[in-house]
Amino acid sequence: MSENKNETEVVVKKNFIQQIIEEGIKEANLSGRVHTRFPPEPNGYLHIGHAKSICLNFGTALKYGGLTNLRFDDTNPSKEETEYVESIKEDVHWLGFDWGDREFYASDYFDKLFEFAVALIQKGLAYVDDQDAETISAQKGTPTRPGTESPFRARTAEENLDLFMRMKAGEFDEGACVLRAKIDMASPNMHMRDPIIYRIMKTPHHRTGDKWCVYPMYDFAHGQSDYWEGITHSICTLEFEVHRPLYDWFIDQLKDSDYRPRQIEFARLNLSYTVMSKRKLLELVKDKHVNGWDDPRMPTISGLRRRGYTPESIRNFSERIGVTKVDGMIDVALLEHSVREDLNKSAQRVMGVLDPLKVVITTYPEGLVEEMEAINNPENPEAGTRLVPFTREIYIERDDFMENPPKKFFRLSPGTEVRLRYAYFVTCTDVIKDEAGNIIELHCTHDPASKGGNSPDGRKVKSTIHWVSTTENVKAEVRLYDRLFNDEDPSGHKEIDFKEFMNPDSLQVLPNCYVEPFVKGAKALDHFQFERLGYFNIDPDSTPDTMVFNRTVQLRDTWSKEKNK
RNA sequence: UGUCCUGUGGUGUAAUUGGCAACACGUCUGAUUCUGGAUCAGAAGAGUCUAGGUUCGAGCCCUAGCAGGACAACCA
Repeated sequence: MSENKNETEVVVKKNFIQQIIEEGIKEANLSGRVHTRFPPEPNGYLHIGHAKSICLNFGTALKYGGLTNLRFDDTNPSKEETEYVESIKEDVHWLGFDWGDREFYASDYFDKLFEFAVALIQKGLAYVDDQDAETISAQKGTPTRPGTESPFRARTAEENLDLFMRMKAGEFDEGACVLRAKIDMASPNMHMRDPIIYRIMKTPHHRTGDKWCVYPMYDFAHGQSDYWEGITHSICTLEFEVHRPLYDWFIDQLKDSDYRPRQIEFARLNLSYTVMSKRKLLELVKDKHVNGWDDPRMPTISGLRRRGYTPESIRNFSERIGVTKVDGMIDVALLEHSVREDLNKSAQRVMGVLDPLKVVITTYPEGLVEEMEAINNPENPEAGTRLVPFTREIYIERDDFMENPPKKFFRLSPGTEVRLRYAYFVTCTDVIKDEAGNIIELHCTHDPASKGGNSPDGRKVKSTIHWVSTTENVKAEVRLYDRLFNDEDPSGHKEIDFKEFMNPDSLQVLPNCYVEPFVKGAKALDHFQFERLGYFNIDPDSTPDTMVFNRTVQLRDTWSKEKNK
């Protein structure tokens, strides 16, 4: 975990999972032990929803002095790849959590799982069904109508065992038959109607190669894996609620002591203005609506990292949103608040001009370069100061000037005096335009006595604006991001595809920006605050010749609200 | 004509397990400020899905409803 002494303590009351744990400790059912697991399927990149689960599993264990395993739920070789395993490990570590040497795979248990299936067959609790998928599905009935039993349900243990061995030996084609648990076709819970537990797949597995051609289903692997790893609290999302009786049923068949893992469900994270399903995220990537899984607009952990989010901000966010069983929608504003809060304390301040307008200080000597002392981080005096070069010609932000300002605009306009941050008071004397009437340059005078930013006569100015020297600077490309979708809940419209709600202006590239020289040599992912504009970090696309910055998030901006009144 | 889960300010969570609903984000004032940021002070905003009941007292307990969600992959 971060040792940052600025670390924010987010105070949150006990959630329902912690209450369950504490009751368990009181009753000593689990001898006070807490052991959780984070069980991703390696079939895609992790997103902010997984971050919630990671923080929950690792965070809960940490709180109660327990352990957390990382377990890859790799029971479906047709979807899973090693590439995803690596990215998942990187993301969990980046978030600040460590699973020690407890890196497991459901595929570690293929032998034991197979043995267990054999044991069920011998107990008469599993059978091989030769029917095709459609038939089996039809016999399942509906949620409101009971299913009917398979004609193969009554096969003898000997016959089932023989068939299952031959399935394993590869004698049958994919789909020819499956192994089913024999439970209750009339159960009101669909998952108890003789669920399929093994299917034939002649696809090589990313870890076990072609050793197997039969693979266990999720329901037949998850609880058993929990059991073998000694998991006490198996935390998963709400949609598995109806699986719990089956989870418990398998463990009942398996357990030989008082110990049993307990499945606890919580509501998955829904964030406003984004989509969270792997399928939809994959679609965005494949159809090139974004530039890859780590596009800074993506809600993936790799995307957020590239965007400039910090691990601590995500952990705090996760703490703040809490954990319940209520399906809701969290406002992205809360996520944004979490980064601002963290970056405000830690980010190096710097001046950068995104939309440059040239200003000539007509009263300032040509060729002179003065070094102005600037504060690196007002929230942290220990960060010290730096020198920013000031010259006769500078750039300011185009929208920091208005020729005909409204009443509440107190930046630069003809005749008004403003402060150039850490430099001088200046007054605009001339507005230079091209033939089309566009403002191309401003002329200002300066008050030499105000050097450093204060006038000895105590005179006040309404506003302070940022600037960058036209000669002493670093040229940069800046990428501005906006929400990917214009709709609060793009997936929430039954008849309309989520892509219909994409924001066409979610990416804006500004190729001609200027930043003060201080940023020279900064590394990819380094964070800065561009004063008055927002938090930015260095994109990995950055080269020593062209620096590329991503805007993580804007500063809070009461002026823009004022404007829209 | 099913099973399971869930209903608290705009949003998210809390309420010492029955004691006049708290916190965060957001919103709005004001102070302060060399970032229209941050900080500080304050305000508005729910009477807890509905209707009954128990109780001196109910967001918490009981009954009956209503609303939303999950479940019918050889996905996880």
